[in-house]
Amino acid sequence: MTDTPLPDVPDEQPDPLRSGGSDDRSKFDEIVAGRRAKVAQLRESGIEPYPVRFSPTTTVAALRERYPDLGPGTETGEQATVAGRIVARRAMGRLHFLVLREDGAEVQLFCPVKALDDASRDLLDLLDVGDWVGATGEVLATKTGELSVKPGTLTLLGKGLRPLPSSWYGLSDTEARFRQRELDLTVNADARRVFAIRATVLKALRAELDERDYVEVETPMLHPIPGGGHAKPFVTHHNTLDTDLYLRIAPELYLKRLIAGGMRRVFEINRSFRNEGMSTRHNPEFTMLESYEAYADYHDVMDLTEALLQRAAMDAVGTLELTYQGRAVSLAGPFRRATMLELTREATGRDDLSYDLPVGELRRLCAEHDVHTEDAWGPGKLVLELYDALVEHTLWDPTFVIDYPVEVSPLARRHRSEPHVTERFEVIVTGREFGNAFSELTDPDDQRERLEAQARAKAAGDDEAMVVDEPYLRAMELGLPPTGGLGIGVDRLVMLLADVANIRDVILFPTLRPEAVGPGREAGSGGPGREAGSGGPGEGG
RNA sequence: GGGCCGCUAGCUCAACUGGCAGAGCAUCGGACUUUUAAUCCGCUGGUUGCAGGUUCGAGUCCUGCGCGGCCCA
Repeated sequence: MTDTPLPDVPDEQPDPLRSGGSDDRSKFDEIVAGRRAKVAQLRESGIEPYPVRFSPTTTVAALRERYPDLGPGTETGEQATVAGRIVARRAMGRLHFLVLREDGAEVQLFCPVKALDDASRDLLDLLDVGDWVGATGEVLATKTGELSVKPGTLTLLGKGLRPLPSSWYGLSDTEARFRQRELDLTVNADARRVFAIRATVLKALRAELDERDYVEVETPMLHPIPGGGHAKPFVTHHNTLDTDLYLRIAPELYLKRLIAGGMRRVFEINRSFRNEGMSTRHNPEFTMLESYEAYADYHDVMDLTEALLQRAAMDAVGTLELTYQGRAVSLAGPFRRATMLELTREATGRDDLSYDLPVGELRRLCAEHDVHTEDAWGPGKLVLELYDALVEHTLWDPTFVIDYPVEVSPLARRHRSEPHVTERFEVIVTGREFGNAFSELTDPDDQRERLEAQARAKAAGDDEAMVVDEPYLRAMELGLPPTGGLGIGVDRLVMLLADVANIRDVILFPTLRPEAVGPGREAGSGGPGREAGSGGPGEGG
């Protein structure tokens, strides 16, 4: 019964997941084969390695909360059923200690073999680090004061076939952490910290907007016409409609159509996509919050932005006094407000800098600062480029940079008193753009002209420029109230609050080049014929 | 796209000027009834990212490629 001999381990075929040679096994293959053999043995003993359901009476975290302070040697006399993954195992003869981890919390199983029922005893011999188990027994503290469950029954909840990375050293290989986030989450405590902050940030943003009577909406991610931002889209194809669609670069135009439709305050938090370079600050898919509010202007939106950033910080990390990459940054308001022109004047030392300067002179100024220019660019674009190159990265503490040139802001309303600029702002923190917002353009004829200018720019080679979106213009012609709109990059906000430098650390599964998987050798130049089989049409029978 | 750096056992890392590819942990076997990275004894485990080249000899030098990181555009 309990000791079925271990004889013929069913000879395993080489692990199909690895490029195993036929004869010699790597250590990894050996471990997996051993685990598979255990699966077979478990089944022989009538233990299902992948059962359908389990009913813990508590989470590990809740158990720890309930017994924060059991003195050494305390026996509570109370029963609990817990579940989790085995992350460590220490066996002292007939006494085993298993460490169970569930959702970041850990509890020890204090496991004298003689306390277990027969089936559990069989199971204990076949358990490995990495397996999921449930345990039912008394809650106690060991002699050393470690909170433990002393199981009478162990239940296998899911047998692991692959070895876990060392729990002591963790998993530090960055590529493995991104590609196999499940491993990162299993062994690296910091990974959960970051994603817990992310979840709290999302919740806080929603709560703050909800309290302000914003309605959460979902607009299309498949767009017939890409718009709402200056970016290159991903293109995809719908088979039934036989038409190309674009993954959205921003939800903006649809959200404004909702304002035209009479929804007073709306917001959306979801993914947008930009088919551009990747970096520590850019992932091709990223999460954006956009909100629109009727009757509001960009001053109102600045207030909202400040409130949202502060709420996210308070809820997620409990303070407005942050440290980012070793440097203090305070979200305590009010944030500085300065025009783009003023800031660029400061940076260039040119008090006479204005949009009225001759283009040639602005171009010379750009050249002085090694700022690339193109012939088609007007004064607004040239000043923006100067600002981008000289100012933005220097704004460490939160700053509202306001009043962007008309020519680079096709969706923003013209400034109520300054002819060259729009009522637009970006909020910059730690030298990076966190948000972009404006008093929305509501005049349909002005909007049509601006989009036509964009379309001309696109025809002239700016492939990030927008195109004329007739359904959007039709909605504007229905009539829009004054509207304040906002977009906030949620990933960057999480980076700030979690104090991480790489956007891939705040996205569970960041975009990476696809893994080359497959058996056999590389298809390098030296290996002719090896890889030809899959594609060669002439090879049949 | 460019520059720099990295890729060695399942994990974390060594390997001098080119000279037998190693350690710790994990795995596997054994001892052990209050451990905490348990301890002790023993055994395993390698296409050094891939393909070429130079050399008597390459983890190390050269070329190309792949993947990743950092910086820059």
